[in-house]
Amino acid sequence: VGVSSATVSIYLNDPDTTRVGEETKRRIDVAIEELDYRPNMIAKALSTQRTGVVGVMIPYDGPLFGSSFLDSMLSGIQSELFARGYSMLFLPTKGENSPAVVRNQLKVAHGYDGVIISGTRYCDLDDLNHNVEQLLESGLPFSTVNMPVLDYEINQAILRVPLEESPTKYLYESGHREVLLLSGREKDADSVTSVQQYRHHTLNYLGAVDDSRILYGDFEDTVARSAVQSAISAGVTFSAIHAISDTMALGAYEALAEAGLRVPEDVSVVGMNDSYFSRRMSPPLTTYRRPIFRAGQEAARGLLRTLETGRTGRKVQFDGELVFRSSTRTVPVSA
Amino acid sequence: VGVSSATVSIYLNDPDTTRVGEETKRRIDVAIEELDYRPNMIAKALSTQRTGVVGVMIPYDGPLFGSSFLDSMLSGIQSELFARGYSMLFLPTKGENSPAVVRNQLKVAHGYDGVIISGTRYCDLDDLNHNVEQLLESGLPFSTVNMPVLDYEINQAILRVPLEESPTKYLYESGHREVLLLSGREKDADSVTSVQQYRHHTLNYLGAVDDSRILYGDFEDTVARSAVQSAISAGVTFSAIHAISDTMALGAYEALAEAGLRVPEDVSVVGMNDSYFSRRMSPPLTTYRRPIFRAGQEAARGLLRTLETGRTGRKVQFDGELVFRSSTRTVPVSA
DNA sequence: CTGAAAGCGCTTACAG
DNA sequence: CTGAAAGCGCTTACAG
Repeated sequence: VGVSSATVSIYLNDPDTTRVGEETKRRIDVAIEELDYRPNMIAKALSTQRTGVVGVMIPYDGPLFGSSFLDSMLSGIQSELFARGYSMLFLPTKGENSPAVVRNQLKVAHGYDGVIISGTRYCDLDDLNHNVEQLLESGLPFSTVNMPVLDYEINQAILRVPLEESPTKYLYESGHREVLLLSGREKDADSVTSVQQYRHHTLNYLGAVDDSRILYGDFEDTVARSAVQSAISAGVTFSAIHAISDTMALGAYEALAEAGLRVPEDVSVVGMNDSYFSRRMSPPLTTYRRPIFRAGQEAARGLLRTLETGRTGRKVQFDGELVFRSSTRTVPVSA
Repeated sequence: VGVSSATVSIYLNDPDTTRVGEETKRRIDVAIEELDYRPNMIAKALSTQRTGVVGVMIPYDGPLFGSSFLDSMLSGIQSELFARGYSMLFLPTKGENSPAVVRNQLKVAHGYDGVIISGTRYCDLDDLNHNVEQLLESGLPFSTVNMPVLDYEINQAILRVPLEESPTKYLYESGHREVLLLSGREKDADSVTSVQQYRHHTLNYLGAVDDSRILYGDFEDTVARSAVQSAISAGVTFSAIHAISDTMALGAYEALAEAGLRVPEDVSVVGMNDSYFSRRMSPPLTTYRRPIFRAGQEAARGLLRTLETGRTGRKVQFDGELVFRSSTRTVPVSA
């Protein structure tokens, strides 16, 4: 069009620039219209070393959508990213375990400016540290969500359950003496924390640690259900259940119903997360609500901050709160 | 390392090549290890004109995750994409309506090899055609999911409800004479289809079209609930409801319960999709199950096919099936 | 079997 | 205010 590509570039990146004459701008506009010109983002990215896309790593080899927890978290990430004009990229996951997934994703990598890595599912503490170190080593900006407090100078959005607010404690406080913990997976960092807190409070209220009422439900309703079924038929007694996800509480409800046990008359149940279906369960579930969406937003915010300022190491903790509904009752302390 | 970048490139893209000597390969390996070399995917993409990423367009300005329908569809897309080594990209959506969203996303575009565009929510038929034409004009390979059969040579994964399998018909067949249709939004293409089918069967069974029992619930349980509430207090009578999503059926359940109406004794309810919670509703919901996940997979498959062969225009239709549970009953036809 | 050269489509100093 | 040049990090013919 008789205009150099440099001029076009300058104009397109700042339509108000004074470095390009009005007359020239006009001619460029016309040409763009005629040629149906669309800038090639890849070339731009190669040149600027920025893509405007953020990768999301879920070190887990299964469906990404449909779990209430992940959905909330991803929605939070997405809402913040989109509001700031960034795109969200999911990488293929082919690893057999968490660090392998991350390693492979990093190998493929470099189509994005930074990464948000989430979750403790299928990750013990070693895996998490391993993942963080791989990321650190790669030099890629990143932030983490939903991991326990890690001892690195990295961005962390932490969903915390303060020891004193643990549903386990609440159940003991309510007079229950036989509390079942329905945890996730034996090695997962989150599950480990719940077990530690459970033990702490059990020791506190009963005078002794007692692991016979710890069950693992894999965060699946079906698994939780059979775990509770097995416990019942094995003769484990309990008057309350603390499930570390609402989904597992759902499974517990089913197992209890089958055993002819009523909620809350026979067994109190507390869930976790306040998933959207929990208020619709019958009876409506008492649960520890966690600001999962906001944690997702914060993870995005932290990452964008380091992308824009270079600074990292921002830790934000989110506490939750117990939401009382109809699945729990207070028990007169006998003996 | 005394090796040209061309040689490295050839080796990396085909480790078994004979065009690079074993000795040289070894030296390259060592260098890669030492330098912690990671190929820059952007440069590669610029050069090969392929990124290995597929964009997903949901022409809707809201949260992407957490709806049972979209979750299934996205999981289907993701599973196929990931299995073939592709990444999934979500673009920021900032448009105020569907074609605007698509237009903006196309403008930003070109960081991906192709696009999957989904859904009829907030889209009437004009919008859909408009979207398809924008895409066609852009020259970008794409495929569509969950749209009505469109008259273009494009990849389509269609979730169809054959007229003869409409739940509305089933309810009439079961002896009901006052059937309420709980549709989505007045203009949405999907909703329009449900209304057409409803009218067809109403005419057929009652001898006259009757729009007084058509309600819109916006695919939200809360909206559906108040729609049914309003209908009841307005004196609309009915003995059955056909909701075009399970989520809206949930809302209907609530409205009925509040009005003291029992399911199915007083009112039969049929939902749609067989969302994962529908079997847990009380009573468990009779619903028209649709292979949403598979439709998502097919959309991905179709797109990858055109990426790899250049051919397009593959249409695949998915029918569903009625799943009978406990929310419906047969009514003796009186009069 | 290996290297030098050109090109992918932008942006960024640098001249003029 | 505008253009020529170099560079982003790869790949792809093409020589040798």
